[in-house]
Amino acid sequence: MYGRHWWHGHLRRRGYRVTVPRETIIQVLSDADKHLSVEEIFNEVLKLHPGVGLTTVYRTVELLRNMGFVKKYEFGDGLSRYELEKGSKKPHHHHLVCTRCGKIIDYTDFVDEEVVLLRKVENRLTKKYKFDIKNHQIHFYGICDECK
Amino acid sequence: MYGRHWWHGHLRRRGYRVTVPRETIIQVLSDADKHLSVEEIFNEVLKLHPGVGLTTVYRTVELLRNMGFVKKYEFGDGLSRYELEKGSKKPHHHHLVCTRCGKIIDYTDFVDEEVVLLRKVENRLTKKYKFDIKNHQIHFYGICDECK
DNA sequence: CTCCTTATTGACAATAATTTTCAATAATAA
DNA sequence: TTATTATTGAAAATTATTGTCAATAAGGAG
Ligand SMILES: [Zn+2]
Ligand SMILES: [Zn+2]
Ligand SMILES: [Zn+2]
Ligand SMILES: [Zn+2]
Repeated sequence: MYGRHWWHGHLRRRGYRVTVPRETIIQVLSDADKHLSVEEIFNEVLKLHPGVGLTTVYRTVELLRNMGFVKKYEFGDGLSRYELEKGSKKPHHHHLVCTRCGKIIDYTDFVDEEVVLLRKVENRLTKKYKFDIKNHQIHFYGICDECK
Repeated sequence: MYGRHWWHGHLRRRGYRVTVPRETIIQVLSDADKHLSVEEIFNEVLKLHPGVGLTTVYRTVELLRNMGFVKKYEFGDGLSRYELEKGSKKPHHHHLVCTRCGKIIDYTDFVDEEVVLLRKVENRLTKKYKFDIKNHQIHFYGICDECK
């Protein structure tokens, strides 16, 4: 097994083995700076290590999700997308989805009040519905510049 | 064709025919006060008009979506859910999704600032990304009371 | 390093949701 | 009533995802 990355310990600590497919998949997610579909991850992985199976990508991505490292998104086109959350350079963001061409824009430049309010809302919901809120997703749907 | 409902004119105006399956499907969506999966819509429709096909439900729901009457949601369990937007008694709302049992809570009791801010954010995004924002979805994920 | 145990893998089959196809049907205009 | 053609239902086709299982390889013990 090659170099020790931050995820190495995380896997081992939970009794999971560090394998080539897993390392590669995390690598790919790590390099990408946006949500990838399983197919896209698979293609990137193949460039680095031909022979890794598609099934393994599904499995690994789900594993990482359970570990809380990866976030799963569904934007309405029938494909699930995955994005590294932990250890990612990319900070938390929200999405703009073009309903015509499917383009997705991430935006992170929140208005200050945005972040403050969101926290406030979360607290209120937590109390009111006794719901243990872990995270949120905010999508704005519309028509992008080119599609107009 | 039975009674004239609000949607009758909308369909006709766009050159669509008013049919029993369509009337029934809209009826079902209209009576429901929450997002339904295609399967759920289908079952309700069968109670009113046995013989309507599942395919037609898929088609109609998509038609209504294109007409802007129905909103499509994906909460991450692989099923699409549909909810009447136009002509619905149910106002705009956001969602709380339990990642353990799948339960979904709608909440409409927004904090005042919530609505104001959201509008502000939308305006800013519209300008900045030249994106024509039509609507948004906000989901909070976590663990519900029973699942804790 | 070598051997052993067993988690992990890849190929393939199996599901499940959604879409497509197409001949039969039924809504509307004439 | 008749003609036109959008719409429908049934069945096949597609697509994303999950399950199965024998072969492989990671990591602990010696
Ligand atoms: Zn956020
Ligand atoms: Zn676009
Ligand atoms: Zn809202
Ligand atoms: Zn729950």
